[in-house]
Amino acid sequence: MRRASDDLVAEIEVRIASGQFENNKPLPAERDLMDMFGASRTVVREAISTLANRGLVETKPRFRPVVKKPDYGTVLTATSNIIEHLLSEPGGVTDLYRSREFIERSLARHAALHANKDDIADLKSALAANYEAIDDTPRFFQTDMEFHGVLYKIVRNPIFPAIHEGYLSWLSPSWGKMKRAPDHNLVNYHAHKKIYDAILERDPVQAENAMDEHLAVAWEVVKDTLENK
Amino acid sequence: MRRASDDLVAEIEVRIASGQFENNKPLPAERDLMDMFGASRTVVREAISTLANRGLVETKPRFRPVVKKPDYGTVLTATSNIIEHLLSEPGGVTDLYRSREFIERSLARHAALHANKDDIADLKSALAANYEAIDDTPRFFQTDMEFHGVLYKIVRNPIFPAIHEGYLSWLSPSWGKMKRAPDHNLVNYHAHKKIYDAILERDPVQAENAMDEHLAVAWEVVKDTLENK
DNA sequence: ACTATGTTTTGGTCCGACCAAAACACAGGT
DNA sequence: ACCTGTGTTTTGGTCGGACCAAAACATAGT
Repeated sequence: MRRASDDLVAEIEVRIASGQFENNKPLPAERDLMDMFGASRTVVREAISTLANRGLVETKPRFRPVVKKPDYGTVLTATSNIIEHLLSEPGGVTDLYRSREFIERSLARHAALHANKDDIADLKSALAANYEAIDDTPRFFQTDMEFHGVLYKIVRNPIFPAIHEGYLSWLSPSWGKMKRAPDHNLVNYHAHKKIYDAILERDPVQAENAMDEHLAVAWEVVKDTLENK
Repeated sequence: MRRASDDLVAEIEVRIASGQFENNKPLPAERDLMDMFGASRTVVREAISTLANRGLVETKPRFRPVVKKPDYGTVLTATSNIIEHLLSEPGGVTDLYRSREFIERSLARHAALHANKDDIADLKSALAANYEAIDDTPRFFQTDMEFHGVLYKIVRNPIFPAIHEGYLSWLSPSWGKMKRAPDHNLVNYHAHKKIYDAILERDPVQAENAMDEHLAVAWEVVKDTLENK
């Protein structure tokens, strides 16, 4: 069987894709949509709710829903709830972190093999910013993420930066509890430098190992905090 | 601000997590939920809709919603709509396929480095089944997927088989159009064998390259079909 | 024990209403 | 002309009641 709201969802999706409902602009008012599609408000609201959970519109209570053309980032927001459930289960965070190790290890290897001049330059400046921030822990955290982010960019595939965003949003809550002293930052900086050097030397194995080591050390630091939880 | 249905969603999620609403069993009737939580039917229905889109319950029109404890597979169903949107955009399928190449390349490398006896045995039997099916194209397709699936299993992380499922469900529609003659199957079988041999030899570079070549060839075959679309 | 039939329950849809917050319009002061 | 405060309208969120058709249940007949 078919629900009336499903038809409406489909029609609105078309209008979003065709640009009739412009991106980042509010959807027409519910009562206008009723007239527009000859549907009851119940159906209209149900359709909007579905679209919101699909990530095609963003709803803030009491505000007009805003049209959002989907990108790989929307996939994250749509999944974040489920992921949070999974992370709360035993081993959840571990699995996610291990997957990150797998990905970033491969990213380091890939960078060593395929990074071009611009990529290297980006890495270099990210590393420099990282160094500058050693005494400023919050900023170090920021530059730390950005250094890793450059690696996700090097594959030149929009899916990967989205994955990076995912790891950040799902893992950094657990991360926050980590003790972050300047001497600790220094350790991480050196790990980043080692990765950078290996990429510069075009040594994939070394890059991979350096990344692996870096992430393993970081894991040791947070591991205990997580298991308690 | 806060919507009444959000509270309800949260409460129902708790009851699902705690097992009070059992997994794979139907949710109480809407009118019972009204009494249970002192909410109007509007709110109850909105909450159910949200839960459905989150993937925590499965709704079939006219049937009671069925509770589904989330796993990494749920993430796929929740995202499939958005992903389909993204795939319909220019370059969408290409990006997804490239990401698959990246992952599987790394999986092959990982297998060469870390596969244990059982893993090798699984690969071997998957390869054998693949060989048996060379003249039976639909079955070859099946065993083809399963061979790749073994690689996703070797990392021993539940996230990866889920990713594999994702690639299958999102890429195989485009795949179906591919011409699949027995001689073609033979080519793919040999590619699989090359990957297997490299893993057996514990040669990560060779495994990686073999996988890369295999996927590149497959891509060439479907590429044209996709660009027309 | 099984099938056919009748009754109750339940999900899907619609309508009308009310509230409070947001959006808008307008008048007054600078 | 520009900001500001105020009053009006619009709009999203919630509620209650109603109806239909399909599903679930119960009951009688074979």
